[in-house]
Amino acid sequence: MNDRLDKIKKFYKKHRRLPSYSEMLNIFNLASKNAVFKIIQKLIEAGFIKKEGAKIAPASKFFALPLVGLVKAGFPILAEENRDYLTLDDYLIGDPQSAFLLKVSGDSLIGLGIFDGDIVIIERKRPATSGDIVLAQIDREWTLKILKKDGIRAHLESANPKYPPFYPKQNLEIFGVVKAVVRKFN
Amino acid sequence: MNDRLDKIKKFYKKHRRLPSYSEMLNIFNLASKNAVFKIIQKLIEAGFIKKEGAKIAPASKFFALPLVGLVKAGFPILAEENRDYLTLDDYLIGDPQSAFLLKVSGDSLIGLGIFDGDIVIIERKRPATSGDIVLAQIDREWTLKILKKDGIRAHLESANPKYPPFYPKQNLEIFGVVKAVVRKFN
DNA sequence: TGCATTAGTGAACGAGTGTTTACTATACTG
DNA sequence: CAGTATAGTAAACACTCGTTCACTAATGCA
Repeated sequence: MNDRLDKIKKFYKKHRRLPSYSEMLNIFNLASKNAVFKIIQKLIEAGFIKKEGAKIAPASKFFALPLVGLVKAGFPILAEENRDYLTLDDYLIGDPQSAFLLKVSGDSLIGLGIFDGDIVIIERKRPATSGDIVLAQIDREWTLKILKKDGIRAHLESANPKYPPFYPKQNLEIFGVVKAVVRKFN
Repeated sequence: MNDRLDKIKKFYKKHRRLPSYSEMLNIFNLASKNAVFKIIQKLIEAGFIKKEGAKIAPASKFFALPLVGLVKAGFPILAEENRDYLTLDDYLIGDPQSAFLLKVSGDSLIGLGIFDGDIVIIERKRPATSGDIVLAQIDREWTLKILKKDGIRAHLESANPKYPPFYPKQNLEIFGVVKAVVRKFN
């Protein structure tokens, strides 16, 4: 059954949609649509696929990657149970409409583990609170810094002792809040 | 046209599939499927949706978030052109079949900007080379460290001066290589 | 003003959809 | 061994799919 699911995943990765029953006939090398029908029912019971009326769609488990924790005593990944699943896209992106990505340049946030070349996910909507990493325009210049509100006026700080805090001379406008960082290796 | 695309995206986010033409009739508050047909054709020309035969599927641009760079001189996000797009899932996960997630515990990799609570994406397949961050079993204990190969024998290092290098007494087995890190803020 | 473009209606159509029923062969189980 | 799931074949079915054609209303342009 799992090799069938893998074939569907492969198809999905390539076409960005689930195959129809007759397409699955070819994928699975079967001759009867009823065989496919039964396979899909199993996958629905297993939680990988869902159905609304006659229309099938991947369930969240379909995309999810197993999430394991590293505990001193042992390594739980090999056991089928106690597994957690996480869909990265859903995890990282709250509202796709208001989110965008920003490639970080500079070392002003290394203290927070945000390096040059990293990609941050920024959401436009949400109000910023003190301590948030924000994309802001300070005195007509765009920058990515930590927002600090002490009393009435706000200023920006780096997470790098090399740089002093920035107090706006004219104005400080918050454009978005950093929700997540992402870094890819080599 | 863009509000129509937004409605489709909303549907997709909820159902994990594209709506059929008759479902779009409701979404768009239209009466004729031909109107939908024409709208979809425009979205295909715009590159958001693709078609194989009669079957529609989202193109990669459909999911992609705008990726901007922060240049000193100005802020390019407001301009419609010169925009880059990135699909996070595709960017981060190479081979979904062999990938899994690991929640990091400990501070042994802070030097690389990998903190306690971060999630790393690990791929099982690929051979590890010196300098890779690896999930390894050293003398029967699982750990996430930097692999170093000097000459014949390999050992593990931390990215934290607090910890000494680890030389295996019995054996060192590499289970997977860290491909990416992901961190979510509050 | 006249003409072309765009956006939408409405109906009809063949092809393909997922489902159902009946039946067969193989494999597992006590 | 007999009995029972399991996995697949084959054919038929209603229904929905995306497409097409002919037509209308509104809009923009020269």
